[in-house]
Amino acid sequence: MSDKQTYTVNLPQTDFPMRAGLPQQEPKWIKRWQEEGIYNKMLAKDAPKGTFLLHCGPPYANGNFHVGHVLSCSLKDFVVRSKMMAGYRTPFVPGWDCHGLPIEWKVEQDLRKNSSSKDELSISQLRDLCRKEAKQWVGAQKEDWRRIGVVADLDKPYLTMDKGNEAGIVRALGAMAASGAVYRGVKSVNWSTVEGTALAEAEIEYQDHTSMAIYVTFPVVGKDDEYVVIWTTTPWTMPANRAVAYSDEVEYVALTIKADDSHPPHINEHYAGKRFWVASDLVEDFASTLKISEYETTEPQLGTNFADTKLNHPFMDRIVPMLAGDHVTVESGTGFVHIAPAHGAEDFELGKKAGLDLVCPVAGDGAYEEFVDDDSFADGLKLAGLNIWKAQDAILTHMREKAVLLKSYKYKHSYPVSWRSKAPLIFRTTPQWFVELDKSGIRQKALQSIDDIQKNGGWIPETGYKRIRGMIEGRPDWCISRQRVWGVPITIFTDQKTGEPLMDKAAFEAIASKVEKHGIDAWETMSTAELLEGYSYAGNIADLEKETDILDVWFDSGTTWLHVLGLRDDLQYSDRDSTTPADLYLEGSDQHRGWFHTSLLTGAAIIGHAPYKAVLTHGFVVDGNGRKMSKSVGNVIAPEKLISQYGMDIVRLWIAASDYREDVRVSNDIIKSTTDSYRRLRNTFRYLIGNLSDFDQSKHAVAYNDLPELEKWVLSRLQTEMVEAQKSYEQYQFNRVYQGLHNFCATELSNLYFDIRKDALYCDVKNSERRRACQTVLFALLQGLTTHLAPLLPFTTDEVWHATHTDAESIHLQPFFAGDEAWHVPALEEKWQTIWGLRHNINKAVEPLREQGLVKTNATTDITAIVAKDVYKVVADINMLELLMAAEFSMSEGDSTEIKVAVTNHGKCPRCWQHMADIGTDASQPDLCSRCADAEINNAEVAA
RNA sequence: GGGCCUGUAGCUCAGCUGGUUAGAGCACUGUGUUGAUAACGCAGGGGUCGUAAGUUCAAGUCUUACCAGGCCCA
Repeated sequence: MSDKQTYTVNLPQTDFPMRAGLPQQEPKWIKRWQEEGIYNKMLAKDAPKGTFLLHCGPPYANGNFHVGHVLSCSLKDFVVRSKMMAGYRTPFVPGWDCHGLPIEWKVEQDLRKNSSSKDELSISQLRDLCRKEAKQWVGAQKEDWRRIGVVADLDKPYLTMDKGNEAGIVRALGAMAASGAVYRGVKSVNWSTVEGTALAEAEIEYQDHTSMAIYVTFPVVGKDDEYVVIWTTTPWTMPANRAVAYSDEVEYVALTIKADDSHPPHINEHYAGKRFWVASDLVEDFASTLKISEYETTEPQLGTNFADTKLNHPFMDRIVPMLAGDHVTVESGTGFVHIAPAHGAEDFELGKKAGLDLVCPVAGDGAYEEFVDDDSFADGLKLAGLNIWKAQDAILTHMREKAVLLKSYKYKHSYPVSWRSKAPLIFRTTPQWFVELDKSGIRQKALQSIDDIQKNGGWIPETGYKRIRGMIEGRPDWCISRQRVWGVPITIFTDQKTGEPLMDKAAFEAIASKVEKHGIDAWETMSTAELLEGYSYAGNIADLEKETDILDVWFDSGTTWLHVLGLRDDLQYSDRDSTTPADLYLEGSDQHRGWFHTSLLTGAAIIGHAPYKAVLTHGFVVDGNGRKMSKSVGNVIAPEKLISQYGMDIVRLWIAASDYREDVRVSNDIIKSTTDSYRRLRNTFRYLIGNLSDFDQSKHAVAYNDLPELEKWVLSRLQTEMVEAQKSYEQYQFNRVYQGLHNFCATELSNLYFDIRKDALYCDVKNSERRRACQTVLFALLQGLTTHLAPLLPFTTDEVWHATHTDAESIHLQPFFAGDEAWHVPALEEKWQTIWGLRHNINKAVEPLREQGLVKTNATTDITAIVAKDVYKVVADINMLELLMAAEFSMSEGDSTEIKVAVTNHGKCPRCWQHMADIGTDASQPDLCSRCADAEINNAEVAA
């Protein structure tokens, strides 16, 4: 049997487990917070600094949670919790984006699987299915949010498909319309023939695609056997050709092909002896692609010479002009560009300027319109009703037969596809509703707002400023039309007599009040008169026709500042500056093009500036090698796996430790090392809790002035770290909070203070001043560390808090522990730097004896030091023996530092394990050193 | 292809307006403890700052090019 039990040492006592068991324990805390109503309690608290409103962007209600969501969500929680603890009221309402193509598409896919079709359903039936689909995902994602431990109004999130929000979206549209910015125009838009709708830029992806590239000859009007050659990768656009563009700055040559055996037969047969115009710089490329070697060229001439040239369409009954085009280059092709205004943005602009026919010969489903055949030669080429992709072969064959096709070949390039169906997109000019940006002043106001935010340092990180500014500067008008079902209708009536759209704000209000009651279906189910009830239309109401397009979903989310922040009663606070709806938007940096962007446009249009004061962005989660995660590469890390394996606090600590402004790496190794760091923090807490088991702050605390200098040093360091941590929270630099506090725990507390004070804590008389002084500091450390880590580690810190504050409110309702400004003494910290430096040098001097096996620790060493003057000055009054935990220590002043170490002759006190000179001083305790003898007697008296 | 951004020890991060031998923590190695024990102490090894040029008395810190990666756009 050992001697341990026979001494009255004060060993740490705690049930706080070393191993956290986070995956099992965390759900219990979540439940507890829910039951306690932490979120509402938080809102009810005094908020000396007023309200801080982080407006949560709505994730799309479709698909599973991924690590990116966890990153975003955790960062938001860091902000909310740290702002709350800093003294703000922090309402935080999450929301979901519910309308839109992805959900509608999913529903259609499901219908198809059940071999039914959307055509069999009414609009409202289809919407009901969409609603159900969205609701299901909202439910699932809500639970994911909860598991992360966010403090948020998860019981009442906002959904863009709630009637109130739908009405709010209608009102937002009304406000935009009233400002004159909404117009109906014809424009070339990215169109999906599969989904039958125009797509937003955000809905487009690029993929490798193999097209047919063709060289087509256009006969020059009035010249025999002279042709202009174009190159295109979209043969199906040939029927829409209305012009050929050249560049004023490019030089062209006419190339005459000679018959030659080395040439492909069709060249010799159909094209030899004819003259073909191509750009000088592209002649070689042209010849080699056509596999012709024998040809001659004329002197080059500038494109300007083609100004008045007219061409015959290669196979349609149509004469087309040649036009100068700025976008014509000699990078590829022939230096001439085939212009189909119906199928290209630049073509459209050029065609519009030249007064060409802009009508689109392709219907929404990708079939050629009836009128296409009007212009056809009817040489057997019938296109009407044919799908453009399927018609390509027929067009190629036709051109080959007419000898206007020099060459066709497969061409692989990057091509836009729909993000949902992955089907290739086409450009199509069609009537759409737009938000006009320039005459309306929206762009200018948005740019002004961007600059104003920049002046206040509101773009975090600062690079966001350049990024969004460039985007707003360069973007075209906003196409808000979608030819779909699942979304808020564009509630605009057009008077059939006058052709005038009804843009009166009061009309929108009348409609919105119906939508508020009945939802968006009201637009279809109610009559015009019913919808406009309460509004008096100046014209004849019978002439009004309903728009059938719906709004781009980005309009829904881009106006949440209005229909969420503006309309929810529980988000109205008188202590906020009401001119700007939100203090902060926080999302991934991709949202510069998305939510930040559209919110800015609607804000500029409706209130004249951005709806946020600051925008915080984070990078993307990539794998351990910095590569993006993708299913095909197989490097995707599922959050639920991390959470169930390591626990959410580990995941949160990983995020806290990362510099989220850049891409954030994650891998098993990274999470494992996070676990190690977590352990250091957890054991620091465990040490604190264990050694405070007999400490009652109200009874035992020692006044600051009575504390030993070592304790004062720790308090100063703590104060410094707390101030730093709060500063870092203010700047949203969570990794600095983590680094600072973790470092503090590891180096100054664990390595130094805890190790040194173990002796006093365990072996001093229980109620001795030195021991109570230490506990006073430990208690301050506990308060400081838990509160300052609470935003990052809500589960662990609450566990600690409950282990030590049985009757107090949750830590999540506490302010940051303030400590005392007077604790912060820079001179003291500087002084102790020197002391610790000397200690380190002495330890190094002990090392050779340890290597020789003469001593194991400092406990068996007698140390004699000659200390250099400047250092001696500082350490003269310090009890170095205590700090070194050695047997004997003496020092004297010298010119340079010199340390001598000897093995001590003192015996070992079996109670405190120190080697002491005064063992047996107390005759009643012959084995013990005098301190321990005293402690044994005193502790026994107290116990009795 | 264009715009914005990133690249410091095995990992996560510091390195202010360019200025002595580039700093932490974790991990690692050696070692000690067994009264923080699947914890803790002590000591130590390890980067020339993505690569290459350039500006400068002086560059991780400025310029250019290239390489790798990310976001956005075409």
